[in-house]
Amino acid sequence: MITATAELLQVQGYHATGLNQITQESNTPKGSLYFHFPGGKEELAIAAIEAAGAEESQKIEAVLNSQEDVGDAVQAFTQLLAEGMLNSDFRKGCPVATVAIETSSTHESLRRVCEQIYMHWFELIEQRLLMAGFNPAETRTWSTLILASVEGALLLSRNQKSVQPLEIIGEHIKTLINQAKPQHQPQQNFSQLNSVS
Amino acid sequence: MITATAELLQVQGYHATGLNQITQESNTPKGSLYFHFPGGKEELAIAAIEAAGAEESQKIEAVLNSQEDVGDAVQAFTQLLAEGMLNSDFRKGCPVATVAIETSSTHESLRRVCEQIYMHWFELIEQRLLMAGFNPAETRTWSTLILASVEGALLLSRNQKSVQPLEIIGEHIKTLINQAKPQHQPQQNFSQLNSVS
DNA sequence: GTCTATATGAGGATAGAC
DNA sequence: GTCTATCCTCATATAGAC
Repeated sequence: MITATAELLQVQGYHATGLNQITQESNTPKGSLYFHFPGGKEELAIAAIEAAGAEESQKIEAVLNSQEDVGDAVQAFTQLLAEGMLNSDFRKGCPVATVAIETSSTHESLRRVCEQIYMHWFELIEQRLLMAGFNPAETRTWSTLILASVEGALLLSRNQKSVQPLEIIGEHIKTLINQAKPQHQPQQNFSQLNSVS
Repeated sequence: MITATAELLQVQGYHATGLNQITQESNTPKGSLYFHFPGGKEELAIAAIEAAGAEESQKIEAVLNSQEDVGDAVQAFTQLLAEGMLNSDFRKGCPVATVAIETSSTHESLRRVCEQIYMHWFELIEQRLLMAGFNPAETRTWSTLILASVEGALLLSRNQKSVQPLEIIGEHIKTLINQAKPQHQPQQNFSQLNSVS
């Protein structure tokens, strides 16, 4: 039920997704929903977003550490997202963005959940940049630019039904970050990096 | 009524905004709504998004041309957006993003309207870059990065209730774009640029 | 052209049998 | 613990008086 909810939230958003649709899609009777989630729709949505966010975190961490070059890593990230868009016929962008933007001003609990997930992704990117030799002050600005442009490109790609925005920013950030990359003594080498849990 | 609808759509989104709320907020009786907009909610939403998008276009064009330096222009853009967020207590981000992300997969007509508005903003940024001396191939990648990161930063800033993401990407893009800027013979000078309608 | 009253359905939530 | 039947509210949309 949680995974069904997560998928519906990602594609349609919070308000467009009804409890009827969730129970129908997941073959779950409506009665037991309120046994497992006494808080109703909002509590179920929180659980679904948290699960989807955690799953996405694992993918992000894996893809960022799949490439030795930090620019390649960012591009691999955007390529992964582009594939996800194509595979879902542009129905699935960021698993939390739709709910985040819908509930930022109206549902404080959901807003906080989304905020925590974004913070975690932010930290994953920062760690990868630190390993590439950037200093802490630089990692902050670069990771913000990366996360913001990725989220924005997901929005634009979904709206345009084209992966062009994702591909363009992936290629461009790769170029920019490799120009800015410290060329001397990265703080950790790639083999250490890859052994992270 | 259109402006009231536009504001509600921006803050709450399409599905969270009811016709009752619109008529109440704008002191309009419900009956005449369907006289002016026979298509109902969807037609009204289209009109509202188009109006909000056009208004925002004017602001974007004005602010991009308010600074002689292209990096300053981008930063002035993000500062304007940051002020809008603060003035609305983080309720108003991009006037079309919420509807765009909600309807990309479900309401083709609204999706198209949002797409057209984004295309227009894209062109405004491209024109500004061309005037700064960038060649057409470069303008495409830079304008995509700028629009994507601005949209993403708006999403993150709204979700975090902090203008930090907007300020960071504004400052960072300013730096990056000035490093990449052609130093010789811009195609048009600033006085010409400012005379654009 | 403008408004009131209402139709019709779907929303989230719950009570209570099993 | 699980499911069915149902409540109440609110949604969009319309009919018809003025």
